[in-house]
Amino acid sequence: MTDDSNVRTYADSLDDPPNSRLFLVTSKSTTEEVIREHFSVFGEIQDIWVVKDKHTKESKGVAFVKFAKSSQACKAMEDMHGKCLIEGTKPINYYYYYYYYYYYYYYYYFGYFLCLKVFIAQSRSSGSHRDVEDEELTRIFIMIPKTFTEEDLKEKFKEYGDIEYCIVIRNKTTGESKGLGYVRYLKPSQAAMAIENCDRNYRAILAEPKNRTSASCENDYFSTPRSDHMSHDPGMNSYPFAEASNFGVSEMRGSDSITKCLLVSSRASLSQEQMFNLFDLIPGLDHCEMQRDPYGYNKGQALVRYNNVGSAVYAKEKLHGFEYPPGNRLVLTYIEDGEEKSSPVGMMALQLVAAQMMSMVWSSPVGQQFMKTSSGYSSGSSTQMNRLQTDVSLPPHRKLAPADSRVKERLFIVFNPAPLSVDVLEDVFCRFGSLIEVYIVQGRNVGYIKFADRKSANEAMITLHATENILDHLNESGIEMSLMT
DNA sequence: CGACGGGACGC
DNA sequence: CGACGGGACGC
Repeated sequence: MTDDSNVRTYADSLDDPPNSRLFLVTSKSTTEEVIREHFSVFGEIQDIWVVKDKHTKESKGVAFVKFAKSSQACKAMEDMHGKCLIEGTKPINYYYYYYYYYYYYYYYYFGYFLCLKVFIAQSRSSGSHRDVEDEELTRIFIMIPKTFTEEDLKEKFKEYGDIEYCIVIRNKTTGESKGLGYVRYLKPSQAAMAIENCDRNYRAILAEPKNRTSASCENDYFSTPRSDHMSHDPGMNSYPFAEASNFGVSEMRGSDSITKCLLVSSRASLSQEQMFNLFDLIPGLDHCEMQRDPYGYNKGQALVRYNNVGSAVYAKEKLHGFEYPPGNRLVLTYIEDGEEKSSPVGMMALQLVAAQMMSMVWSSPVGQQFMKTSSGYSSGSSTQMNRLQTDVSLPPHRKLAPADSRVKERLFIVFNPAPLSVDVLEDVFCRFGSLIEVYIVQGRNVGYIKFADRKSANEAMITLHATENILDHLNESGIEMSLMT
C-alpha cells in the first residue's frame, strides 16, 4: 500500500461517510451558534460552516452541517426541514422541548412552514447542486441468501424502520432468486440505520435510483402527481387507472395489502388542517389525524382513513410522492385497518369506479383551485359521494376471443369527462369472456366494446352498471352503457 | 429562489 | 491447498 492511496485529504472526509453532511437554506441572520443549538441533539456534529461572502463577510443564508453518521444527518433533516429557527434561544437542553412546543403553535397559527430547508448535501465531487431527494435515500440494495422471500426481508429489516416494500430480484423466466434484493423505507434515516447497523454480510448500500436517464428524472420512480398534472393534461384521465393496475401488482409482491387506511409520512411539519384539506379532496374521508409522539409533538406522520377502499387506492395513486408543500414529498403506505381485505380482482372494479369518479373531482374548478394555491380551502365538493357502494367484484381475467370472431353484441360506452385507456378497459371487460375488441372513438368521449357472445356483453353491462347508477345518481356522470347490435 | 472555508502530513 | 469478491430493478 502506497502512502498516497491511504491518505485522505480533509476535503474528502467531508463526504465520509456518504450522506452525512447537510445543506441548510437558512436566513442571512442565522448564526453557527443557533444552528448548533438546534442540530446537536441529532448526533455528533463534526463541522458547521455558515457560508459567507468572501469580501463583505455577510452570510449568504446557507450553511453546511457535517455529522459523524448519515443516520444522524438524515434524522436532523427529517425533523428540522420546514422548521423555523428562532434566534437567541439558549442552548440548554431541557428547555428545548418548551421551545419546540411553542414553535408548534407558532407554525399552526401563522403557517410558516418553510422557514428552514434542510437537504443532504451533494457530495463535493459531484459538482451538482440539485437537491438530493428522498427516493435516493430510502431504498437499500442488499445481498441475501437465495432462499430469502420478501417476507423474510421484511422480517429482518423492519427493526430499522417502517418498510414501504421489499423486493427479491428474481430470474424473470424461472422465478429463481438472484440473491439480491431491495428494501424501501419511508424515511432516509431508516435506510441509513439499516445500512449502518445490519449484518455486514448483507453488504447493504443505497440503491441507485432506477431509470436515471438525465438530470431531470423527477417522475421516474414515483408516478408523481404534480400540480402541473392537475390542469389540462390530456392523458390525465386515463392515467390514474392505468397506473393503479400496475401498482396493484407490485404492491402485492411487496406483501402489503390494500386497505382503507393510509399512513402519510412528511418531512415538513404539516398541520392537521392542511392534511385534512388535502385528503378530503378525495371523497369518502372518514378520519385524518396527525400522529404525535409521547410528548405530543408532531412526528410528521398522519393516519388517514377512508370509508371505502377505492378512495384509499385513489388517494395513494394521486398523493404518493406528491409535493406538498412544494419540495416536500408525501409518502403514503397502506396500513392494516383490521378489516377483511379485498381481492385484487375486486380492486379492479373499485379502481375503475374511483378513477372515473376522481378524475372528475380533480379536474373540477374547486380541485384545481385548491392545488394551485395549496392553501386552506375547504373542499365542499366531495362529501356527497360518501355513500358510494364499493362492493363490486369482477370475475378473473379471461382470454380474448379470436380477432376474426363475429361480433354478436356491442356495448356503447360514454365517458365523462374523458376516456379511460384501452388497456384498462380491456383488462376489465375481458373478464366477462369473449371480448373481441375495445374501441375508443378518437377525439370523442365514447367507445365500443365488441363481444363474440351476447351473454358476456350482458353480464359486463349488468355488473358494471351497478356502479354507474350510483355515479349517475350523485353527479349525472360516470360511465354510461347501452346495448347495440 | 439556495452550494463549498479553514487548516495542514506518519511509521 | 481451501473460501475471494461480487452488486441492479419488465417498458
